Amino acid sequence: MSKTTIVNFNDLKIACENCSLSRLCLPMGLEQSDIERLDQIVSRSKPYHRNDYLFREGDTFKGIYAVKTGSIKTYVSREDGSDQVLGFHLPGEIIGLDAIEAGVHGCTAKILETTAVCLIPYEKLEKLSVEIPSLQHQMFRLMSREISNESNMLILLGKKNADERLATFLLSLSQRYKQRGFSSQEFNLSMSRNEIGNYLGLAVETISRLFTRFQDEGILKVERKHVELLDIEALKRISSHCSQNDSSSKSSASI
Amino acid sequence: MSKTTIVNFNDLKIACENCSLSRLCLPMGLEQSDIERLDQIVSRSKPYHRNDYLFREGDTFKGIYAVKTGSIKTYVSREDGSDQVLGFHLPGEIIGLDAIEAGVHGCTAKILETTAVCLIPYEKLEKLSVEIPSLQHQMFRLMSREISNESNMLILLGKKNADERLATFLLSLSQRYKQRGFSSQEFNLSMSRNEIGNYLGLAVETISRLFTRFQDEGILKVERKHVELLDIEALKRISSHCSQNDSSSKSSASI
DNA sequence: TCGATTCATTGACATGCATCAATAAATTCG
DNA sequence: CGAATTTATTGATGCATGTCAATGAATCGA
Repeated sequence: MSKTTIVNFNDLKIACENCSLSRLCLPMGLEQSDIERLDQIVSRSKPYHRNDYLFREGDTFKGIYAVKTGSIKTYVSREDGSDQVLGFHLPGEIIGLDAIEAGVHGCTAKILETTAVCLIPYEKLEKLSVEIPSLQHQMFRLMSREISNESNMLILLGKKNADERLATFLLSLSQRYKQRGFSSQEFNLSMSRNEIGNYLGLAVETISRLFTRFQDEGILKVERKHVELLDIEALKRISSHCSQNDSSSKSSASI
Repeated sequence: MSKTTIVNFNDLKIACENCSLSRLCLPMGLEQSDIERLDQIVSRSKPYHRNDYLFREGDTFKGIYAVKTGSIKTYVSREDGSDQVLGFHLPGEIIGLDAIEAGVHGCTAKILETTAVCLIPYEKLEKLSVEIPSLQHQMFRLMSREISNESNMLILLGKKNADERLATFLLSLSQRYKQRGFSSQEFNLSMSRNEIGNYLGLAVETISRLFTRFQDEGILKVERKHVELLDIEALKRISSHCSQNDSSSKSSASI
């Protein structure tokens, strides 16, 4: 039943100082000796599997999680039973920072594909941050980044049309995979069309149609979960709604 | 020309420990002695006036600001020249936390009405946070709250219709005014219809029509900038799109 | 104080995307 | 393996909200 193998069990044991993600993750910018101290409060999880919950809305907040491998979606449930996807989280990304104030999680974190995480218990982290100023500094930076990222989502949801939203989303994934040493041109979507649509404030059908159209236009190739971005420049143009003209054709507005 | 009077000049000089906003603001939960230390790094501004900039996108980040009186909007400019309003900030609220990581402001803060702020220089604040664990704690809480508030905006922009958006917005103002000791039923909007629409991802005309309709339905009274909420329960029902029926009438959908 | 500008309101009309529906393809599970 | 379920695709249609336009009200600036 267990999918644990010797290989990924070894992965899980890696200390922060040896972790390939340390450059993106909480230890970013810390000195070796400080990383070692941080490492001692971190606990590494056994793998979670698709549809497991890392935590659920209302759960007591124990600490923040760093994604090690795999991917996770966070979402909030609404009174009427519908959900709003808040984000998709890749290796090196931290989740749970929103729960510090309330002491309980305000969203649910659900596993999209087999995933390992590190738990950094919050009380210990806070104590350590007093002792290690550069850790406090790093926490402030991390939280600040999360806050400043918000404006991109507000622009996306407040101003962008469907084409721009999907293009922006794909470019974000592409760029994040690149940072993590994966291909920026080709990757697998660990989330469904439904989840993408939910996240982007669009209907599933719209996502589906857009994938089809982008493919017809030669911007990408999509086969189920697998996406290949054929024309990243075009996607960039679309995402910031510069006139999406390729050198060749006038935009649809001119007809 | 200057609107400064003896009264508000005195207001400006108030130390954190005597400030009526300390309960909402950065000093929240700090001990007297710690507040005094915080107080020593805070600098109080002279009043800013409508359309002044507190800071602009790209400005070097000096520190975070606490609104003391008045109100401020923050927004980002897009490549095509349009703006996205990120928020409206009332007394006791902190702005600038998003700039910690980048070291430059990623948004512009523009004064909506005569406003005084406190500047908390960031380097000093960070140093002090190492010395005063409860200040560090408070900073983490503050940033966490900002992060968790994001989900409300994502729900609003991702899932809510125009009625729900405006109702949610008015209730948010109402509740924030209440916390600050003002009436929750009656207040002045310091922002234009345009700015409300921009913030909520709606056209000005839609905002205007909604105000008219809400007024016709007896939910509120609006006269230019002045708003009186006559039926807060109805607004709550609308904002979470429970069937918006008052006991009396069927919703418009039933005709 | 008056003209210019900005802001708000209202109506007519257009459209982007949601919704509904049908089907197909993939995945799950007994 | 085959039935049941979930997920994805595609088409037809409708509606909420945007856009355009006209007017009036308020505010600003000289």
